[in-house]
Amino acid sequence: MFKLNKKTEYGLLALQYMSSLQDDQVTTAREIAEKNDISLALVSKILQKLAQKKLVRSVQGAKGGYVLAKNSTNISLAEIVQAIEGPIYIFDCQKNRCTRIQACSIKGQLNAVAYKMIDYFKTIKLSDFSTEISKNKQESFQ
Amino acid sequence: MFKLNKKTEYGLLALQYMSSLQDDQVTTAREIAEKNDISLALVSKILQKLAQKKLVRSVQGAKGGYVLAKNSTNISLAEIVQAIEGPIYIFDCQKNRCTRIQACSIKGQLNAVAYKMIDYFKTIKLSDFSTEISKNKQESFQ
DNA sequence: ATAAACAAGACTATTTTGGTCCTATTTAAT
DNA sequence: ATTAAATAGGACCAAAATAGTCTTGTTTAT
Repeated sequence: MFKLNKKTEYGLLALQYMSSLQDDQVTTAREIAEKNDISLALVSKILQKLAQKKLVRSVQGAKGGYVLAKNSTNISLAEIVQAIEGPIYIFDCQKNRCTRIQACSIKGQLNAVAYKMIDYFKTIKLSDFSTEISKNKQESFQ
Repeated sequence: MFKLNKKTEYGLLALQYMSSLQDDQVTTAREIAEKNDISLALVSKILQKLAQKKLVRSVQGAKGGYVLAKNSTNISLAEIVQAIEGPIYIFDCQKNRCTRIQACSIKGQLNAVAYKMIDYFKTIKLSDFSTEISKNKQESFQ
């Protein structure tokens, strides 16, 4: 269906929430879960992935929690998606061995498209999400 | 996982094959299936969707088949994806009612991203797929 | 009439995604 | 030392989306 998955959506909400806090204030998975109405278990899993990819820093033990590991101007949508969903493939034969006998006639162009998209995603930063609260166009795109 | 699905891939292969033929030469689903190593039943379904959206024209009866309904320079990737996968949603709360109590903090920016992507997809034409046979970079994108 | 094609819906299987649960580890506070 | 609050991570199950098949009907050239 060509969309970001729910986990990425939750990850964005979590990161957005963290970036809204005073600098370097540690928050817990529990708090993020409650404030954003996501199950604790699920958001925990997502935060773990973000921590593995060093987008957030985890503080272990009692009084522990999570903080953004970098400034929100330095966390890109590309990084977030890759941290949560894994490598970005736009089409299948990038990922799996292409079994087509003749040289695949569409691979080249699709690769170019994929590159462009990822480049664009790199330009979108977490900080960009804080600003645009107004434009809530909820419609689909024909 | 944020990728085009296999059906779209097959649809592209089918369209590409049709565009490689002499002008207005009708070809059958069977031929497309064989030449591209896709099951007949599956490629038939896909061709039907493309026909419904008038990207290809179907000729019924014996000696029937399919032809491109427009010049390949006038068929965009956006149209193809939408014909096969349905409306493009980049994130979930576009499609389903957003249940989050507070105004969703990420919707605005994600909508902007979605628009940009669809606009980009509109600029990619079927004819573009015929040219780039060389750049077969098969790697994933970290 | 017949055979070769498309049309379309119902159905099944497979894969991916979403989500839970359990156990272990870390650490501040008492 | 013990406890409680936190993260870490793997195993597991449920649900949804995708891929693929099958069957029946319609169209039309020969």
